[in-house]
Amino acid sequence: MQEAIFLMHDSLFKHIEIRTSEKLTDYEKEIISDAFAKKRMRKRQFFLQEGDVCKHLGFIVKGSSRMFSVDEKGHEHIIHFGLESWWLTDPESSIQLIPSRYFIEMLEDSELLVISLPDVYELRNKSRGFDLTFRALDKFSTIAMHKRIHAAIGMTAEERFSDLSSTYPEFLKRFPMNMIASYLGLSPETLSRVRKNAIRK
Amino acid sequence: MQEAIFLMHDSLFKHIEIRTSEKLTDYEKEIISDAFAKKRMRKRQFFLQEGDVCKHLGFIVKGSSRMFSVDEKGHEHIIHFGLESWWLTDPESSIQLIPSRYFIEMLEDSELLVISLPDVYELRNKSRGFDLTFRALDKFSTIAMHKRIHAAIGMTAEERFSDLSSTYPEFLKRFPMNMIASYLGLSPETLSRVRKNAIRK
DNA sequence: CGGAATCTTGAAAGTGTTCAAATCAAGTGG
DNA sequence: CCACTTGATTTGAACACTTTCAAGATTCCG
Repeated sequence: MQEAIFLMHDSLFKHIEIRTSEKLTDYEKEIISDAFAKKRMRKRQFFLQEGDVCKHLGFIVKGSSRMFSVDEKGHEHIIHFGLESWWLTDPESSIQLIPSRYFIEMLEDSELLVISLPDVYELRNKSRGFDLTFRALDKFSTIAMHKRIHAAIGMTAEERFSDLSSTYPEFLKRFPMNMIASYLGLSPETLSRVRKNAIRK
Repeated sequence: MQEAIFLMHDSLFKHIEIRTSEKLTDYEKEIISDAFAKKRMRKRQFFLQEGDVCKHLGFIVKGSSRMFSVDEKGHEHIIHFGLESWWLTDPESSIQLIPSRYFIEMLEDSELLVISLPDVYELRNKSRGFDLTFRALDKFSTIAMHKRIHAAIGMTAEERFSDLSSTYPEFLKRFPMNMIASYLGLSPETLSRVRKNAIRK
């Protein structure tokens, strides 16, 4: 089992080294390994539930997730998906330490690396590579969210779907269409019709 | 005029000290002052134009702005507004050094403090307060964009407007309704009708 | 005082949702 | 391996919401 543990952390090391274009030192690898705990989660398990304060950060080694809210009518709205090398957190809850309005649910049996938020703060001060990774992630997610806002307020249903197809083709392979619809802010019926029209072209 | 310059930088110092809950040292104030240039811009001037690479970061001392894109049909979509103490940048363009898809236009005669991106990077390494401010800003904007996405994909026109009214009441005082409509992803006509209905309640 | 935006209103057209039902696919227990 | 249940997807029809286009009212500003 030791080997499996090593492999899991290795996927995180690789992620950091790619994001920062720098090699991690042995010391950095050691303190990072120590701070992250591995956690297996099964399909439909919740990493975070509405009302809880988000006190941990998760890194997806294997598997997938969705982050969604439930409105008064009981309708779900998917804010984010997660795949390998993506991070799990509710920034609003974890930064302000308030109860979350969201659920984060695993969509497949998954392997995660989990770290507490105080430990994130400490690691950022101890490891330059770790700190740079989080700066880069903030930038990356800012760009992604900008695009998402632009799509949501300025595009038609077809445009949003075709945009998604080219930006995240993986989503279409891994997630059911009703969830894709929710992510795009459409009803499943509308997405079904949009796709039928798109095929004709 | 010296006094006016001092006042402008002072507004930036105050912003940083509030965001970080720490006092800036005299040394930090000095290097920050040196790195930022003051710039007056008149209403309708562009801080950034589509096609240009965003190489500067602006801090609004006084005035207001909007960031918007123009689609193929010539329709404008407002992604962001800016007010006093807000920052001006296109993250996508400035991080990836690619031509921007957006315009950033001043909506009132404004006073800005402007810094080049390499200087931002350098200052973050030299001044802890400056670095912490940008970390905090990243978090703050992440939360705001999350909410925006949630509103755009999950709320009706009325809900979005009432959400805006409570979150950014200042917007309604400072910006014309056709721009508010664009920010919400609505036509001006629809917003006008939404407001009429909202008043009755 | 114009002239140019801005805001409102009405009617027609377009887009997306809801509801209901049928089809299809996957997983479960016998 | 089959029957059954559950979830996912598609289709149709009626409905609701939003846009578009056109016109009138209001406000702002030189």
